[in-house]
Amino acid sequence: MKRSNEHKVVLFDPIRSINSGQVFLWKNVNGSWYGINGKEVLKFTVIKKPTINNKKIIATNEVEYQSFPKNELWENFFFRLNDDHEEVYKALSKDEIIYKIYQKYNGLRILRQDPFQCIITFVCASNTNVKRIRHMLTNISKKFGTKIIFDGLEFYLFPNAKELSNASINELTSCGLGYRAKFVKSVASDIESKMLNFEEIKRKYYFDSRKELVKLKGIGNKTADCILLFAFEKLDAFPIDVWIYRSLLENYYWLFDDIKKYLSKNKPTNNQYNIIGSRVREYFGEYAGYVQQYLYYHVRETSRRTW
DNA sequence: GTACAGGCAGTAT
DNA sequence: ATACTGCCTGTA
Repeated sequence: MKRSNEHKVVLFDPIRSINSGQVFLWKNVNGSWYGINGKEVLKFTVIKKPTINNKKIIATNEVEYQSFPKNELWENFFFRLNDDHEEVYKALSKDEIIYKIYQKYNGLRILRQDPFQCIITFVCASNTNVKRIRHMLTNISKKFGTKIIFDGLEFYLFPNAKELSNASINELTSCGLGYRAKFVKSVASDIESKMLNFEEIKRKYYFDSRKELVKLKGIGNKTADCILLFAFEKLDAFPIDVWIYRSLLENYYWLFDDIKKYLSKNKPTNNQYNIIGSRVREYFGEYAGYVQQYLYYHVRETSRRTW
């Protein structure tokens, strides 16, 4: 689909990005946003919103960034400001459906998260809701993380693999993890014992990396895709939760015409998950992960939310 | 009370 | 390969 240059608005909206279901340990205090990312507390303050007129940026937004410990230009890394956003734009302009969604939520970015925290986050995220995920992660930080003071406020950093692998199942259960407690412990131990090598996961291609991840207890296809997209540089990872699944069948039914009669109504089987994933990757290309995030945000925004 | 939520693993077919 | 079930716990 061709688009004239005047529509090429590359916006960046940090608030929308952190509230799009990728991270769960951010909060607004006195007008600034604070978030736990591994062993850092990240902070940003929106000084001035961007000025947009007729879909053109007149003046870009002004955001102030700080962190504890001090990490210069963390925003470039965390918000992926140096991704090839021209190419991302191309993926998000593939057809009218996604282009409309892109325009509506322009500025939403994929976040580059601390790998260990990201893994634990999405192991905890199975079969539950945002509110409870936040509850579980907050409890884990408080119980096993280091307390620090930043801006006169109390924060608990996220524990690393070593700190968390020492936790007992009972302690984890008391964080509200339920049946996920044993998964978190096992995953933390596997990472601590280097059974899962982060550098290797980053280096390998999407499908090979995912094979490694799903070997761990508590990580299936969907969870692995979230981890790969948000922490391991796999921008072609395309997590398919029940929402995305239903949305794809509804809006992109023509991509699955030949197999439609075999597809389950609400939840894909592993095999269906893989087929659908490879087709959307084929269709949207190497930045399919960005498409997923926009699509996901859109379905959540347009459905009744309880968070 | 009961259904269900941003899945996974284990078992049976 | 698919179908079905149980799982913790909070919320509607």
